[in-house]
Amino acid sequence: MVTLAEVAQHAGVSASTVSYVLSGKRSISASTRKRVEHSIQQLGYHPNAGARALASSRSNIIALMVPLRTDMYVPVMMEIAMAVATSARTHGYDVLLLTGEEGPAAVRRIAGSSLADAMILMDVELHDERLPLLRESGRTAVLIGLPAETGGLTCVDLDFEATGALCVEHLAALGHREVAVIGEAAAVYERHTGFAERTVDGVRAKARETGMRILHRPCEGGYAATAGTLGRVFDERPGTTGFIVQNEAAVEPLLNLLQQQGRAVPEDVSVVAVCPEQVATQASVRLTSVAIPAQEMGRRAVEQVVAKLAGRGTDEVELLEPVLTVRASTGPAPA
Amino acid sequence: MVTLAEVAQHAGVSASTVSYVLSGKRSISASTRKRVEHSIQQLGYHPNAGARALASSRSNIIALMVPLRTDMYVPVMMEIAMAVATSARTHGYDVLLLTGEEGPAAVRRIAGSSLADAMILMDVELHDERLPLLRESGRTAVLIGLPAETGGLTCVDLDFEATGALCVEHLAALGHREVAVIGEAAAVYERHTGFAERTVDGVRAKARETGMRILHRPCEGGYAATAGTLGRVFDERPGTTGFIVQNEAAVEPLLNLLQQQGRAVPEDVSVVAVCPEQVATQASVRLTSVAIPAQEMGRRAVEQVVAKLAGRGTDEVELLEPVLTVRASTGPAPA
DNA sequence: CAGCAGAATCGAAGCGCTTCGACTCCTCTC
DNA sequence: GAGAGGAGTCGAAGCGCTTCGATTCTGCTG
Repeated sequence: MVTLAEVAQHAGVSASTVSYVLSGKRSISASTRKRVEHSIQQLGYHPNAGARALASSRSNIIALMVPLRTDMYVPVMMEIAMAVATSARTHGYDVLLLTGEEGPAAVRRIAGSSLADAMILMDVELHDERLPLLRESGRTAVLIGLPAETGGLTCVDLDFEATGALCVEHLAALGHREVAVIGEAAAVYERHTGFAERTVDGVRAKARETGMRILHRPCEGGYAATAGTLGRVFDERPGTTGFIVQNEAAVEPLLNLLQQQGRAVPEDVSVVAVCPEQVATQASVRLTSVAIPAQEMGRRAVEQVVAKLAGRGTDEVELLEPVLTVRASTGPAPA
Repeated sequence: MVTLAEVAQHAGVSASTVSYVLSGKRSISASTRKRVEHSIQQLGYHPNAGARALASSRSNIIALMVPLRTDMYVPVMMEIAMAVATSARTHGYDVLLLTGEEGPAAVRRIAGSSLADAMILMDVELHDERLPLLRESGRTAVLIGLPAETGGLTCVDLDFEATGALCVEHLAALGHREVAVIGEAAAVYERHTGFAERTVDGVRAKARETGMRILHRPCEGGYAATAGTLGRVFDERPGTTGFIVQNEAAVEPLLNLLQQQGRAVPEDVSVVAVCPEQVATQASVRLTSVAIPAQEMGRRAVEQVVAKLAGRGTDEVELLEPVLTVRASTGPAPA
């Protein structure tokens, strides 16, 4: 491996000069810069990451903690993760992938070893065990999701309360009075994952306002589970004419089942989904939906991290405004 | 941050002793070990990753290059990535997530900076641009997937040729003579991604052997695209009674469409999928399928990497044996 | 009982980089 | 024409760890 010293020798300057050319932290004459850059090119020099980290106490790595539960809302998670990785690169950072498996201890390990300059946490629970450790560690961090107590934390998330409200508003405007919410898997609520609960809160609040009856049921997703949930919904509320679906894995099964039962979408039943655009447009019925802006969430999280690391800190909660796109799955309530 | 030196002082030993306690590379008396470990506990010491990397020229990081194309066979990619991250941890490694975006340059950057001890490449094309750089860099690497030229490379993959053959065998045994392969998106073939082509090769070879007629069509996935593909298949081969589906995103749409057309599965038409177990079991019809063992692939890749880093190298191609599970989507060909 | 092997520990030399003075020229300014 | 000040460069001191002798103490062997 080529070292900085070799580059310096090749260019006929001192090591520190090469370092300053690389970092731009001091002024360097054009001629020297050119010479050094040329040597770097020619020798194929790459700064050694470890040495750099040691000397500067900056690793240029952002740790990303994604939930282990690979079976849950996977596409969204993946999209966020990829967006984080991609945006991070544009800011000169690499991303370390941590699965939830290691649990809260990962926070301690990463912070303690200075492996990463900052952390981005996904799948945040309302009372997340990682948060106390995070605060204590004093490391820069950004959450994708919203815990119960956000004091001193930077958070990025879709405004799920507004999302819920938006869905209700849309259905209410179309005249629907009885609406069922097909929620995430029960485990998601048990873990008190913020977004799921907040969506329902938003739905409930707006429903009260508009005089709509809401039936909320968790659903595991998949065909069989969705069939069960749907059956129970119609048993309990035969007059249901609208559905708000939060679990992506229940979207297609639901459409399929409704069709089989002879309930036409949107003539007999309207469906609004909360899901990525791709899911909405590729479903068997083009779905009216509120998009989950996974890419944007990942990007914003990285931007916040970078800003904080640069000292331009903002301990803020940034809620992205939900956008509802009307497609072919919603229509006026049947008379 | 607590340093090794502080631990040493606290325990009343020299720094090197602490280091040896940590690494176990020299014998340490039980009493000293205990004392040092106690100090580590008490001070909450974590070795500094950068310093360690610098001194040992080992970062304990494995770089994972995943394709940028987030819209393709996402669940599988995600599952592999998570399995890699998880297994890596059990061997004491962390995982750096690289998106394809940076392209082949990423290989050079990572190798040059010694950021990672090894790389795992996913989504390998037959003539992958990254491979020459990889060979040149001399870094330890394992591919998940199979390029055209595997000399000197360690590869892990499902045996997709055998997979294709297995599907054909199953359908042939049930008496099907005209079978359509619903393939991956056209772009996948254009990029000459090995697994897609090899599956078709396997299908073709076994079909010749069993006297079966094969029609292979790429398919973008999603409802609309699948509908188009399916229409064209039946136009061209109205006698088609079997389907082999490789594109996960076409599975559910296909079942849905067949049902709408009044073709019962498996009475009129049989469907075999190549997909993760979860997709197969959660579909509207429980699918006969060859599982894509994503977890296992990720795990094996890590194990290979670890073995190579430990000097127990194997420049081998490891093909996982496909397993076909019969479920409810295949039956005897209609008379 | 001299001598030697092995166990346990220490000291010091880096690993390759960043960064902080310090130094040398210039170019202005009054 | 002397002093101020800035631009450009260098040297050296670490950053926190690993690792390679060297050293000290046993406990044996012949």
